[in-house]
Order: sequence, then structure tokens, then C-alpha cells
Amino acid sequence: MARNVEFDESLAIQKAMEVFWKKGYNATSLRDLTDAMQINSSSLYNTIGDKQELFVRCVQHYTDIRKQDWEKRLAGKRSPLSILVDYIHEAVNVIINGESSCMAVKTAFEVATNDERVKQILVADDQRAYNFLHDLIKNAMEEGEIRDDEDPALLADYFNSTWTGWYESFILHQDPVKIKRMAEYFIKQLTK
Amino acid sequence: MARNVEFDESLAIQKAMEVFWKKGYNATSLRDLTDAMQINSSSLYNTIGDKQELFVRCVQHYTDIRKQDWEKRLAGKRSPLSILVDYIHEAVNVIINGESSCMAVKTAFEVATNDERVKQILVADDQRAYNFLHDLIKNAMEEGEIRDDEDPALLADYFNSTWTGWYESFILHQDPVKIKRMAEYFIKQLTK
DNA sequence: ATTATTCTGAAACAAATGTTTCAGAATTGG
DNA sequence: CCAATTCTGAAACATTTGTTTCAGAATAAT
Repeated sequence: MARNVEFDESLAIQKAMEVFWKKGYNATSLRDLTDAMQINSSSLYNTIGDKQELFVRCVQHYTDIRKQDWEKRLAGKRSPLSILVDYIHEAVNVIINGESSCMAVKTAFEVATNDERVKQILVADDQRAYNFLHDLIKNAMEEGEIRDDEDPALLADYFNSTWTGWYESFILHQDPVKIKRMAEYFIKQLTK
Repeated sequence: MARNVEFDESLAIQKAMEVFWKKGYNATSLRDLTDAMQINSSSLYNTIGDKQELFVRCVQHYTDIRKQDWEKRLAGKRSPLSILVDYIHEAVNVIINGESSCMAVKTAFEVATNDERVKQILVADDQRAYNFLHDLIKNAMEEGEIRDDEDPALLADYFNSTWTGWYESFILHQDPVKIKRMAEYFIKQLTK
């Protein structure tokens, strides 16, 4: 027998995520957040919690979206190699068109070393990325789409860590061609 | 006709760098810095300047050290490939034994997007890293130490961006074997 | 030794930080 | 409509932030 929460919580999380994503955890103030979320700090503390808790929810939300993307790609029922190549091209597009790098990467370097909860969310996310790549590589090998003289586990680890450096490169040089050429070399390694 | 600065400025920069390196720019307070540097904030502002200026000096110092390391390695007069392989092994050691990741990488993601001066220091540093790799790869090709069917410029870019992901991987998994295996695969690609 | 200049320490500064308080508006179920 | 409960807005909170002030200690050159 009382009123309900007035604001849309998942929309508010989305807005907060965008601010954290762009500015990073420490450079984002509570005012930045409540402005973007369009709620009062009392509502924030009553429902979600403090800044740390909100950040955890945002990182979780970010990784949830990625998880859905991977699932959708696998459900496509296309050949393993074409899913893989599609994914790489899309990753390149995100890097060269996105305006604030990858939140998971930024968070790994800024926060994960000091916050165990955040780290565990990123570890789980990384594990899903690994599984996505590993399964595609393994299946592509079994179907003869790519050479099979390397361990799929090694290749999955290796490729999974490769994108991170492309983000850094693009922050420094803003050179799309550089990224595209690296991606082409990357694909060539797999297939030839 | 007056007294001189009492503290050792380059030692103070070194101490400040260690704090920034570990905690990042935004999570480091002026108190953290003056405590580590063992000077009063008035001395800091009289000599070096404000927090931003101090950070710039620290990043510059960090990249200066790297520059010296590259020069020393090239002066070694050993074969290009052995210099390269040595360097990769040393990079792995730094990743798996260092206790706070790479300051250049962390700074690229946390600060370089918002601070043009810091970004330019990192761009110059990245260019030196690129040159180091490019020259070694090119020379190794000319001396027949490695295959020469790829563009040295592409390989230098590609390899230069690869380490960054290894740092991220180690933050999340703290698994030295993972890093070592990726490094071995990395070297194998070059030589085989 | 004197003097002119510069450095240092401690305190003070305003502004910004993350968080809490609470009166009153709102809305639910009865 | 009532009453009980919960939400919201604005203000206030104590800390912490980056930075400045300034009196006095220190020292270089004369």
C-alpha cells in the first residue's frame, strides 16, 4: 500500500553506463550520474545503492549485452568461419566508429585491479568471449575451413587478447587503415 | 642570492610516477603524491606545477626510460632476431612479474582521450616502439633470419599492439602460462 | 655580517566529492 | 475516501579535493 518507483531502472542503468563508459569510474561524479539518469541521489541510494554498486550494475549490463550478441551470432547457423570473419569485421567497425573505446577494456585497466567484484564480472565476460572463439575455431577446423595444425585453445586465447591492442592503437593514432590491415593479416593467419 | 631547492626533483618525479602508475591519474590525490614525494605542496607548485603538469612529467619520465631501454638493446650488436626474441621474453617477464601493469597502456585508456599533451607523449613513445620493431624485423628479413613474405611495417604495427592484450589477460587471470604460450606462438609465427 | 631573495611548512581556501536526512508529495490496497 | 507506506526533491552533511597563502627559516652573493 504505497507508491512504486517512478523511474525506469534499466533505462537509468543504461544512462549511467554511458557516462561511466565515456569518462571512466574515477572521473565520473555522482552529479554526472544523477544528471544523466535524471533522478535524485536519494532515489539512487534507495534503489540501486552507492556509486560502487551502480558501477557494478553498469559493468554487468555492458557484459550482458555482449553475451547476447555472441549468442545471436552463434544462432545464425552459418559456417563457423563466416561467423568468425563477420565478427572480426564488426569488431573493427566498433573500434573505428565507436566514440569511447571498449568499456570492458578500460575497466580492466582502471578498476579491476582494485575491485574484486568488478574483476569477476570481467573474468566471466572474458571466459564467454574465449568460449565463443574457441568453439568457432574448433568447428572450423573440424569442417576443414581453416588449417588445424594449432591448438584451438591457444588460438582462442591469442585472438581474444588481440583486440585490446587495436583499441589502444586507435586511441593514439585514429587511423582506420592501420586497424583494417591488422584485421586482414589476422584473418589471413587463420585461413592460409 | 638565495637558497636553492632542497629536494631532489628527479627523485621526486620518480616517486610520483610510481604512485600514478599504480593508482592511475584520477584515483591519485595530491596528498598521495606529496606523501610519496616527501615534499610540501607549496614546494610542488613552486617548482613543477599542478597535478596535470606533474602527471605529464611522470609519463614523460616513464617513456624516457623505455626509450633508453630500446637504445641499449640496439647497441648490443647482436643479431636482429635474437634482440627481438630477447625483447619479447623480457616483455613477458615484466607482464607476469610487474605489479601494476604498463603505465603507458593504462594512461592511454584513462587519460589520453581527454588530454592532448599526454596523448602526444604516448604517440611519440608508440612511434619509437614501432621503429624499434620495424627495424629489427626488416633487418632480420634481409639477413635471412626470418621469412620475408610480409610487410615489415604491418608486422611491426601488429606486434606492437599485441602486448597490450597480454597485460589485460594477466590482470584478469594472473596466469603466467597463458602469457608464455602466447609469446611462444608469437615468436613461432615470425620464424617459421 | 648583512641583505636580498627564495624556499619550506603549516594552515587555510573554496569547490567538489559521495552520502544522508527529512518533510511532504504520491500512490497503493483496503 | 482513508490510511499506511514509499518515493521524491531539495537541502545539508562531513570529507576530501586541488590549490594558495604567508610568515619565517634558509642560503647565496656582496
